[in-house]
Amino acid sequence: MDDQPRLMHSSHGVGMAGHPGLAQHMQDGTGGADGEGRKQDIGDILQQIMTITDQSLDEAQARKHALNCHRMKPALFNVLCEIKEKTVLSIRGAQEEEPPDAQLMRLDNMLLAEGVSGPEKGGGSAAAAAAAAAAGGAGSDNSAEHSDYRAKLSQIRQIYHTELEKYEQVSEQMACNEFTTHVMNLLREQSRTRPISPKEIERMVSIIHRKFSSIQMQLKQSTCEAVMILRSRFLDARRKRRNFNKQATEILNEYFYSHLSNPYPSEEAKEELAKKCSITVSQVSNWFGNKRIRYKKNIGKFQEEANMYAARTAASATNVSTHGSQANSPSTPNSAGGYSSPCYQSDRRIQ
DNA sequence: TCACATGATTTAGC
DNA sequence: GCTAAATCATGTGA
Repeated sequence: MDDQPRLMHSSHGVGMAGHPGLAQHMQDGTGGADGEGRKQDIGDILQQIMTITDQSLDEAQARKHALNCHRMKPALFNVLCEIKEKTVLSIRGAQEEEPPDAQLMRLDNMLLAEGVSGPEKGGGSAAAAAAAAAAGGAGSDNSAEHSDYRAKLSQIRQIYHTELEKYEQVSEQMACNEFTTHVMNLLREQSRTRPISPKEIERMVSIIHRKFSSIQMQLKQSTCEAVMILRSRFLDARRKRRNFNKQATEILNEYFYSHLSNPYPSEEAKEELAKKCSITVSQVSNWFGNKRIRYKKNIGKFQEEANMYAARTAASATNVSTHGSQANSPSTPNSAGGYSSPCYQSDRRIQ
């Protein structure tokens, strides 16, 4: 390390058009015939600089050392500083401080909300519950899908953390730091022959870090995409119509045919039916809505079904009376009389 | 593949 | 907000 001005400094000694630093240096000399000799020197230096990349490493090293010791070095350095001062100004604005990366923040927030990054604590479960709520469905028949969603989310989470760990190992311990150090050393070395400001080195380091962090960004982006796909599939699956199980249909039919004169379950009855059938209250409402309209449209078609439930309910009632107990709702046969001639009246409701 | 069954959604009336 | 009625979309069995 010598005491030469390694890093770029401002040269304000502008005296002549063109390269005042060099001119100054030339003026400092004896001038006259000696000027020709200096021109020759400058030509030599420039030629050496231009051809330095064509030489072997050892040769180039030796040449660099020779250039550093050359008597024209300070003057040349000043010229380079001035040229750089002029050119860098025009690009400085474009490369100055960039705003914080909003996209990375968005990705981080999303991964956190979906329970992929951050503490596990059933984040996926919460997301699945939210998805279920959005789909408007609930009930134990959906729990299989729910756990499937959680399992797949957990898989994504695991892959994400494995990849992130790999990335951190590579970027923190090996490639990134090593590469950054290498570039910094290179720039410091080069700053002996060309003007490089500390800010430029800093900027170069930040460019390297940005490049490495773009890998992390890609990982986060693809993880987000995977979560989105999983979520949309989960929601789509829930939107699909699923027939109620046989037991649920029987419970609903029993209630319907035993209250045929007034097949309008109260809110409490709906809740009870929903509980028994493991479906939602709104599904119970839908079912009764559909059943009423379809029954009314085609009573004949439902006659057999009505008779069957009537017989079943009657048998159940007989059984209960034999044992000295009372039949309990909703299996109680309707008081409007006989299932063989059901009297459906759409506007009469029992609450 | 088709017809029918059935759960969900939409619209309009109250 | 509840319901009837129409309609849509999907499941199911022959």
